[in-house]
Amino acid sequence: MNVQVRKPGERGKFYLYSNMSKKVRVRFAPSPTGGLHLGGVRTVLYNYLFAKQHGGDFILRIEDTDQSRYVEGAEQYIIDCLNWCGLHPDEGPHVGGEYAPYRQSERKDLYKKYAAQLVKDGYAYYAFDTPEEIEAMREKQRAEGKHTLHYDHHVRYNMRNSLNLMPAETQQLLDAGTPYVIRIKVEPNEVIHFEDMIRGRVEFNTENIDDKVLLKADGMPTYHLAVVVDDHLMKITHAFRGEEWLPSAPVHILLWKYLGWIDDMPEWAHLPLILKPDGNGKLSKRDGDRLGFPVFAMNWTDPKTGELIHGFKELGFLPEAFLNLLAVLGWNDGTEQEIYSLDELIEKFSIERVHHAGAKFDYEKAKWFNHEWIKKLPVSRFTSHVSSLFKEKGITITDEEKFIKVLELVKDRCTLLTDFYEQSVFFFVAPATIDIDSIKPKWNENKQMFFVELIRAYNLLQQWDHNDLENTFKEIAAAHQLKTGELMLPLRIMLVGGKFGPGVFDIASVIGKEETVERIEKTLSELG
RNA sequence: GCCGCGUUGGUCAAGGGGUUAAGACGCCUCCCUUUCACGGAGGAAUCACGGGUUCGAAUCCCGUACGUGGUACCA
Repeated sequence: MNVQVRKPGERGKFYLYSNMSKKVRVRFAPSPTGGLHLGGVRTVLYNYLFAKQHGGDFILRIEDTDQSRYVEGAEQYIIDCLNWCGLHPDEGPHVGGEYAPYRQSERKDLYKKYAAQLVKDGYAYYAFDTPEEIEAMREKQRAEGKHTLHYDHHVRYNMRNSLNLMPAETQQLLDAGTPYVIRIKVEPNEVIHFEDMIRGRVEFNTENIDDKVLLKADGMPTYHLAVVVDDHLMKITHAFRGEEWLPSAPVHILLWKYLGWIDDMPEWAHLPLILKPDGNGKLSKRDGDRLGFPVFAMNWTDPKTGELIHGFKELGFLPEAFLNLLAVLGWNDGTEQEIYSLDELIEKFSIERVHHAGAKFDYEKAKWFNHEWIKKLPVSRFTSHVSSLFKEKGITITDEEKFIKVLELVKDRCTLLTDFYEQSVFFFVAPATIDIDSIKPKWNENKQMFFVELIRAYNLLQQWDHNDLENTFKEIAAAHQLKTGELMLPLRIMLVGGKFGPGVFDIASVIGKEETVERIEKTLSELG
């Protein structure tokens, strides 16, 4: 199976060779049941990084085998999220590929064929038990004080399945169209082990594994069968998935063995979970509402209930930041670096350095990443996003040059893209309300005089730039024997409406002479 | 209950036998800025607990506790 070679002196790092001779192929295999959650995107990311790092392919496969949980629109939504993140699959239902179809519902017959093969080879069997019969079996186990309510080697010879029935009987039931499932036949007391790329050796005893259903009564495969068949057929070399799959890994390994494909089994990597910030359990969509932060990549509206769950995108996150924060939630390269571009991640990502333990999600830190990316990126990267934000509020940006200047001026104080609105509206529209109460208490005749004088001087200014504005302001202040400090706050409030915003003279220089004078006059009249 | 996986400050974490136990977020103090940010300087950990092994353990071993996942004809 896996050949590992540990380089001397590099403890904990191991290099996997067995599957490296083939072209690397990884897949993200979501089921279209709703919004794409943080943990899901991180799984995509790690898949993607690994594939691109090794010049491999990244495949999107839709696992829509549970018809009862299928949600209209969820597949397209997942594709949209991947697009927003810039994580483009090389193959998938939307782009096609050599191994199509990429929707499991369209591959139904394949699974049936392999399930039948397993039965034929004695690795699986038909089970005709009704839900009631199974419940009765479990009830009996409960009564006997057993805690494992498994359909396994302890009980399978007491159930209605092809293991106990005469072949002719089985055939008769089959011919009569009796509903059945196909279950894997797990031999007791064998130790199954494998090398997880993240955790190293993991062991299970088959004693604790039940005869999982492989093919459901509706003819659809369960995840267990489908994932093995498809990973094999699609030539997947490395399989990354959430840690919640670890307990079923032995079933999958058994299947790889029983189907005769064990030499081609992918390397496994079970990713740590992303947990609730306040403890107790893995992060779920409900936590977002409860704790006030997004858990989905993009807005998701449940088509049945109409309920909207917010996404990182709409709340003002940059995809660069979103990917960055997800990448380092459970991984780091051992240096102090925290800000990584996608290209840097492709270069530096290493699966052996992924943590073993789950990490609690910290929204404050998430916002910090966004802030860093806003500061880092040129404003041209998000001008269109911000201008549509303005449009939503009924403000149309016409002066593109001024707009860019403004964004440049305020970007350091914006954590989310949505912050740009309140940080810069006053450059385009005079403030609706002025925090006059913050001026009044210290207002006096002399200050009133100062501002009257200031207006006159500003009106006479030949040039309208930051320095002239500030110098003129200071000269007049000195003439009135006033400190500039006690004058700047009132001016700020006159111009922006409150105690916020960038440097006052920067603001004045951008909004222009006419507007500056007008705003001062307006407040002055209210004060006077 | 059973099985698996885990456990370094509030959170993310470096570190893998000898270190003053990095760094980041958040918090607090100060500087810069007469707004707020940005930027800068500081402050806060007996490495879950108990036993070993060792001259020496956050680092290795065992146990306990706690957390987390699975235990479906869901993925």
